[in-house]
Amino acid sequence: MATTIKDIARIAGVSPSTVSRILSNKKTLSSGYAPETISKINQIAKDLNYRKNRSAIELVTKTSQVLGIILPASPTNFAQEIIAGIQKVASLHDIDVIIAYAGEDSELLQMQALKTISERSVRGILLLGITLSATNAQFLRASDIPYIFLSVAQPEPDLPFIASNDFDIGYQATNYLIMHGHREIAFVGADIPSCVGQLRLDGYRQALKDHQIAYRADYVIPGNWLYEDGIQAMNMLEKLPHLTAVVAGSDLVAAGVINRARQLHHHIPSDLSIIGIDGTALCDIIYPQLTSIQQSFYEMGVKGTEQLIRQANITSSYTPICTKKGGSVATRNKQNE
Amino acid sequence: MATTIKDIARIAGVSPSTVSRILSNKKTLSSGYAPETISKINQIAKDLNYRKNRSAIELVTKTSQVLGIILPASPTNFAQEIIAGIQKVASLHDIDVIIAYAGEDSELLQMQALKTISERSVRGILLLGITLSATNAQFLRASDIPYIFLSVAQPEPDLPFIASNDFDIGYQATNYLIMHGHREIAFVGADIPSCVGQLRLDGYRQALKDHQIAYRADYVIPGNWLYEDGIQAMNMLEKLPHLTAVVAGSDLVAAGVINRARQLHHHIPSDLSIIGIDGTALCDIIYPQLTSIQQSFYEMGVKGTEQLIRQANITSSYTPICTKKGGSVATRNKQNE
DNA sequence: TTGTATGCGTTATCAC
DNA sequence: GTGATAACGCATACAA
Repeated sequence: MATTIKDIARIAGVSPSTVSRILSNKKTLSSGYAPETISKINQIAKDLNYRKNRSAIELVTKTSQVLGIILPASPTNFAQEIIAGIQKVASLHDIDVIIAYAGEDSELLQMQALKTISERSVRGILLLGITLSATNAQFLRASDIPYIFLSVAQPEPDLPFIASNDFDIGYQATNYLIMHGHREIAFVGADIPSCVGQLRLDGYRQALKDHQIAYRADYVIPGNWLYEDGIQAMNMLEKLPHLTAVVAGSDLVAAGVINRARQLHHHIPSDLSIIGIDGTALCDIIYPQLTSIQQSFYEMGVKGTEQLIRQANITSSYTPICTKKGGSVATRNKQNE
Repeated sequence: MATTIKDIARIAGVSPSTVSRILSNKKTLSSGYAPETISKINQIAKDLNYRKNRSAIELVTKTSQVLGIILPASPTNFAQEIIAGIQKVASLHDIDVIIAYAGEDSELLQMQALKTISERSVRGILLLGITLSATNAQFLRASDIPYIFLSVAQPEPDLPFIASNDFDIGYQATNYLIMHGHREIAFVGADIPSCVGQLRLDGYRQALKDHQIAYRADYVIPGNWLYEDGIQAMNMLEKLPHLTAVVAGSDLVAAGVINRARQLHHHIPSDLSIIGIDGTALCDIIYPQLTSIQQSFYEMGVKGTEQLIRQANITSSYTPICTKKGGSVATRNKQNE
């Protein structure tokens, strides 16, 4: 039987409310107590190994110091960066974090995760890297809990998000290669049907168009942002003789392309230039080091959490992107060929 | 104002008890109800957007469907694999997961995390990759909640764990290199003062001893399991001309050693053989692909969670390790030199 | 400065 | 089959 404030009150010879006020430690309430009462209570609490009962507190106060995070079933490698940002801010405000996993595709698992989170009286919900089905989005809205999506921009205005501008990412990656003299550029490994994939592809196409380069459907090889997709993509790219550069959907995809290219005896970047997307720690670790469009993942976590805690009106925003230079892109002299 | 059981009861014209029994969905209790009552209640609950109040449930039932995870402040790259295992089992049992972060070194942050978790009536606590201070371990014991440590073996018998045998890891890594003809072997990047580091170093030394190879203190370069430690280590290793092989404390360290070696124009593995520890996805991604002692991280998560849920007596155990072959170790012909 | 009384939303025990 | 009622542990309005 765990000790309660009643136990402490009985032993100390005071009322439970006294114990409650002292232990809850609110300056305004407990300031008036005699120092000896305070220290006595604290001592007894310690001796009896007293722990607060959060359920009881949350029940009576109807608020909690908990933030809910919903993650995709297979967290991407940058999810950790976002979570680090969330955790940083949360711990600064003495706020706990609970995590539930939702399948990306399975509507049922999504709902499960939403229920899990919304049944606990959380102060807010952070949804990482997922897009909800219409039904589930409706469920979220009806939950009456503040929420914000991270890393995936949402089309509907009442689903606030903090993310990169994925069109810009696609554009900037492609443009970077064009500026280095490339005109035969593939776009591989992205999950094209997804919002993110669609936007990045749009950016890619726009960059081509702005430089009078024809779009070729066979230069677009879809995937799921994975290392293996990079491997597969490279197998197909090999059959495209004029190709000189690749926009990879993620750093992982880029790593796959690079490694497979090496197996096929293509030299990076002289035979083939690669640019990644994400700018994760992986860029430095692979060889050659990867040039990549870097996203501000940590910042997404920080800003999202701050908004939720501040309880102000939640608004969507984009976090900055920048080009992180590695050694995977070569300058190409157009005149030479 | 969120809807409660009472609201539903009032509208349906039944008592709160009835609603509670039907909504809690226990076969034995609600089986006797008229189908029309059941469907009516469910319909109203849906219409009113009713959500259970977990705080109230946990308060009255004194049990919860929550598992607590305590993570080090900077989660290692394999933490995700362990968590995936935990999550898998937890979701199978309809159990939620809450996460708190503890600093590895800061006793205060550790305590904070322990409090956070133990104040919620969790069914069990999983401690990933951390070692508690004596005071904090005592606090954990006193919490009256089942717990188990994952991935770091604990010296005290009343702190159950599931981990790899780190002595064996050190031994096996070193032995693998010896079997490939190496005798001048460095041991780099491990956090030597830690339990894990100490055990692996012991294994390294024992392997050397078993093959009549003298231990050299300057062949041991400590670190913190990080990529940067690998870089630093390689800078120092360069000054050791006879060296032919390296045991890296982690795959990340190995990646650092390999990349720095390349910059210094040493060829891997012909000039220098490297073996990593962990066997993470990184092994395939870096070049050359890394030979590594692979740990069973996912299995740690699965087994630990099962034990906690089963509520049986928690016992320590070791998960298997195996050698994952890459291209970073060359066979050396002793006669040649 | 401290005590009393009440209620948070739910389940469980008993009664009908 | 269904309804009262008590209780879980705590915070707080009100009283003293």
